[in-house]
Amino acid sequence: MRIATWNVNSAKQRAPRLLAWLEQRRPDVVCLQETKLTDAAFADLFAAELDALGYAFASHGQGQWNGVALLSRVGLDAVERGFADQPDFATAEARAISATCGGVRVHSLYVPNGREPDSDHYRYKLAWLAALRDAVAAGPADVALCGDLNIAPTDADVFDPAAFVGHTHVTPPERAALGALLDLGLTDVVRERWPDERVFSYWDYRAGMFHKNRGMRIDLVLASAGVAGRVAAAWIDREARKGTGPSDHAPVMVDLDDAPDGDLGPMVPPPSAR
DNA sequence: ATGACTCACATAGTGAGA
Repeated sequence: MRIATWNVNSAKQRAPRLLAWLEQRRPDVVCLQETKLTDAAFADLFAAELDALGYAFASHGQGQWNGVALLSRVGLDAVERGFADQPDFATAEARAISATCGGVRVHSLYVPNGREPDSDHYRYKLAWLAALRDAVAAGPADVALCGDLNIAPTDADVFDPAAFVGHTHVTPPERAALGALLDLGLTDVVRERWPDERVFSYWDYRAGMFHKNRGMRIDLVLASAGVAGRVAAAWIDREARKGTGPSDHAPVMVDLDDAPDGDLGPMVPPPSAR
């Protein structure tokens, strides 16, 4: 089963590239963020094309900002928009949707940006992450948290750590909030697969940042043990950031081996597959 | 270089992104 997560920065603007990418990469489950479309507009734009490609879908959007969606060819059951006690910022924001796909509880998440440390929006980001942690703790054991977490887990996940001091995405409280999620028993599967590589998922549109590979790794897949143990491949699809009209984020791709028979117990892939 | 880009929206400048 191939799971992908992609902040598309407007599903409407990205529609041609998104549909071509679905045909090219053939993911079984897709988590989208920053769709910037209402649910009605998302369906108008994609229902026929996604049906032709074999995907069921569910979206949670609000229009101008935010918006998340799930596409699946392996089942899309018990869809939940938002999560228990999800904080609001002035009004409710469309930043989370989850469903059970192929036996895994898959979450498509667009974590608040935070804007400036110690701002109202920053405190909202931390409260949002804490509530997410509690909701995931109360949910199914086999889970994959996928999306734009808007946190660089370590200094190795930004192109120039010194340039980020005092800015959001790298502050200790944000990293502690991510740590509280990982403490649920989750694994950052791309970093586990590439422990020492310079691997980014976001590059600013300006100043040739992608060309210079001056990016950040803020789009993550956090998998519970039963899911992480099935990871056959994990990578970032840099090709999708190239060319004309890209998102500023690249998709994160994770391939899972088939779920083992329950009698076999947890499956641990050989080192060569990790 | 105090910049640079892209998106949505009361389609012209703003707010937001990270």
